[in-house]
Amino acid sequence: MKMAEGVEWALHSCLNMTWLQPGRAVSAARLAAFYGLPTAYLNKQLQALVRAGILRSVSGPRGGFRLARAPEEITLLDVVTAIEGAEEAFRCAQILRQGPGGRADVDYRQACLISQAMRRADLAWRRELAGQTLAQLREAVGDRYPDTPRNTRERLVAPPS
Amino acid sequence: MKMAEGVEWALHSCLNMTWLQPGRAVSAARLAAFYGLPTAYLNKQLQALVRAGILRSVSGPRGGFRLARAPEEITLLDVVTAIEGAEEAFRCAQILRQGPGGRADVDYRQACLISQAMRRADLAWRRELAGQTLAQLREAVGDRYPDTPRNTRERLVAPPS
DNA sequence: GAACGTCTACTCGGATAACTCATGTCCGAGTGATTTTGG
DNA sequence: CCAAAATCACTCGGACATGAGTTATCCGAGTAGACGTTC
Repeated sequence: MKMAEGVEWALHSCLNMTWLQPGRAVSAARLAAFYGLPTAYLNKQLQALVRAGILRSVSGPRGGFRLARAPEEITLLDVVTAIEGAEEAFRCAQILRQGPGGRADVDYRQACLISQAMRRADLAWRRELAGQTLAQLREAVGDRYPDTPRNTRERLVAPPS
Repeated sequence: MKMAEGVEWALHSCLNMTWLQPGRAVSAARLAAFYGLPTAYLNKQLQALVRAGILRSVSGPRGGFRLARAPEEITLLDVVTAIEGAEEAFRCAQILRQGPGGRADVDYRQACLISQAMRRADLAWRRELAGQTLAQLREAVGDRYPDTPRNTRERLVAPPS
């Protein structure tokens, strides 16, 4: 049960975009150069964020990606779900149906107590992620690392070399 | 981020074993026949549970697997960890180290606020799973489905054929 | 000088390989019960 | 009849194929800006 590596990239990239002036787009190439990531593959992850409605893409010169809505309205769960998919980690295969007394007309994803327990854990995980917004993260980072916002903005607008 | 299918098998198998008289061993073949699972592969999962100290294996005729300790002392987290491994789903690759101002002497798994948030969610998930023991599950199932304990015991001891 | 048409360069977007890890299977080592044989 | 030893069948245990999903890459479609040309 390992999470895709693209989740980390997506989270950091989205957080970095919160420091840009609204409406300003950043190309996938610059976002990738920020952490030395493979450009094409990061682009793929950003496309997933576009499909999820978190980012908005702009074609042509001066184009790129920008946040589709305010950082206050984007939770960590939104980003994780966009990359990993909405289905929960534990998928009940309803093996009780094959056991003694198993019935075909029963939904064991609801009836099975093991399935219920696993879903409770999954909900706790989701609740924790849904309670954190990009805006809260941006503020926390700004407090602890005051130089980060400016450095990030400069490097995203005009990368070195 | 999908969980291994063996987790479901392991959970149900361990729960079924709680209804056997203590010290009684069940072969992997009978546990597999219970839900129509592939015997060899279930055996592989049970071996992982043995390595984790949850089960104890007995060789030879009348051998098999049995719980290594009381159901009150086995949590769902124990079983899940035994199959999936102890490392958390989100593994911080410390990409901040490659960014501007990144330092090699900083552990970004601790310093990165994104990493912290993901770890909080992971801990919430683990806490939920650690709060459920096999004994609690066994009691809940016995209350809701009174026939299950007897049916399970009979079928594990003498499967139809 | 201004407006229009063309052209270019830059961007995303999806289709296409390579590789890792989970899935699935097999046969050998070990062991305890059973049977057989001798006293 | 009893005991001891050899046999045997059953079990786990790890080593070996297979397949799906993630990782990684590439090139084409589309677009906005820039340039040159013309009125």
